[in-house]
Amino acid sequence: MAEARDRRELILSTAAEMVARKGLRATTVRAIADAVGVFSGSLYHHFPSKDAIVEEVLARYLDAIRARYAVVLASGKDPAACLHELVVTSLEIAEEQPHATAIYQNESQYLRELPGFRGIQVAAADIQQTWLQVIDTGVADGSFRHDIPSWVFYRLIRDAVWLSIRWHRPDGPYSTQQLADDVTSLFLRGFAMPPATARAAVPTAASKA
Amino acid sequence: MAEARDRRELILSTAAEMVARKGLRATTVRAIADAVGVFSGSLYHHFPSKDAIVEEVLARYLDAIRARYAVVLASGKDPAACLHELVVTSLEIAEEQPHATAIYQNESQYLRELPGFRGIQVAAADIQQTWLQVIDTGVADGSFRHDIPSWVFYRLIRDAVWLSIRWHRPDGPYSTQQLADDVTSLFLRGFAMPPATARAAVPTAASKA
DNA sequence: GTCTATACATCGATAGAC
DNA sequence: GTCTATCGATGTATAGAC
Repeated sequence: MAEARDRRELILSTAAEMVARKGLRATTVRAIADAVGVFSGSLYHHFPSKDAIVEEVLARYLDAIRARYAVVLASGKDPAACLHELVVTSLEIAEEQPHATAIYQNESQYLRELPGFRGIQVAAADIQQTWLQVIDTGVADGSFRHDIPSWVFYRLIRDAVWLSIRWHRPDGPYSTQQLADDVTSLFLRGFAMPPATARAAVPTAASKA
Repeated sequence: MAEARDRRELILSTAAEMVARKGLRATTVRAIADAVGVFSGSLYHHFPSKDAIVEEVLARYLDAIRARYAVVLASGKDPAACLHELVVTSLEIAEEQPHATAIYQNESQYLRELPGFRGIQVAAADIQQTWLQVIDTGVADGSFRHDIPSWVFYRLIRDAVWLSIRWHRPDGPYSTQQLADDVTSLFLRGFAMPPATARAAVPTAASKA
């Protein structure tokens, strides 16, 4: 029985790795089966379809994000500190689950046509709400700027953070910790409410309406 | 003859639109031919393969970026102004060629296996160099921070700018001009060398080494 | 330059022996 | 729970008539 679970897990992890590397449509059930060490027909004893494998990978992934975001939100820290924690947490998850992260980023078109897309959408909305809640709190208490829409700031920092898996190597000389610090430093300083004093040296570029 | 050119252009634009919307592998030559209004075999009179169609779309796209980036660089403005111009130009191109932009962002895995990938890579390196040159100039003259690696800053602003096509609607109430201004304002203030004075209110998050 | 017809490969998924 | 064998659909690309 433990062996059966392991086989199932092996299929999930193998499929995740291959789909992340080659793309969803480019990864065939035969290739997954070969990599696992079984014949393609055997996969259908564990899963009803190829799509079901991917759905389970993503469902677990999004649930993991939700659970860890909830911990950050419950810490009760101020918005700036919370934002830093969200960045750190996100980069940690991206490092722990690089394949699921890549799939979620790359296959949004395919995912939309999946039968279980509803569930994915619900989890994604929950994750987005966590960011927006933190940002809006900061805007409301005056620590964040209000001249840039909070949802715009969210999308900019979200893409900058999550898409870093396309270029950042966690085991390289530029550590994940360093990346998290730099991202936070850059975005927080850029989004912080200026101390009402000088705003010199930087062109605000407030051109036409 | 003009009709022949038009047919060719129609195939290119139709394919670009469909591939951007549904994905490269999900878009069949039959579907492209149907949308154009011919039979699938007829496409092969104009192009040797499906891949060749996509390659031509991307080659033109990258060349357009290179040409317009060169104009920005030749303006001789200071780094901050150049950076703003690069953001504006990029968002304009994304608005003018949304399909090619989406394809280039989404199908990097598939592109790597294309016979003409070498040419794509060369153009991409050239584009990256333009950004890095501007950023490094600003770091060298003291207007930009030097505690965040310039290549890290490049990747963060690049992803934030180009990936905006996934959520930004140019014909909506939040204009492209506004987005360009906000992106520039956020990133330039975050990356600007602080006036040596106060850096208060914002936690620098400089944790462990 | 377009159409008809089809070759040839490969896909996801199934059925039944073991 | 895995393997053997294969079905039916669908993919890219080609050949030759018009």
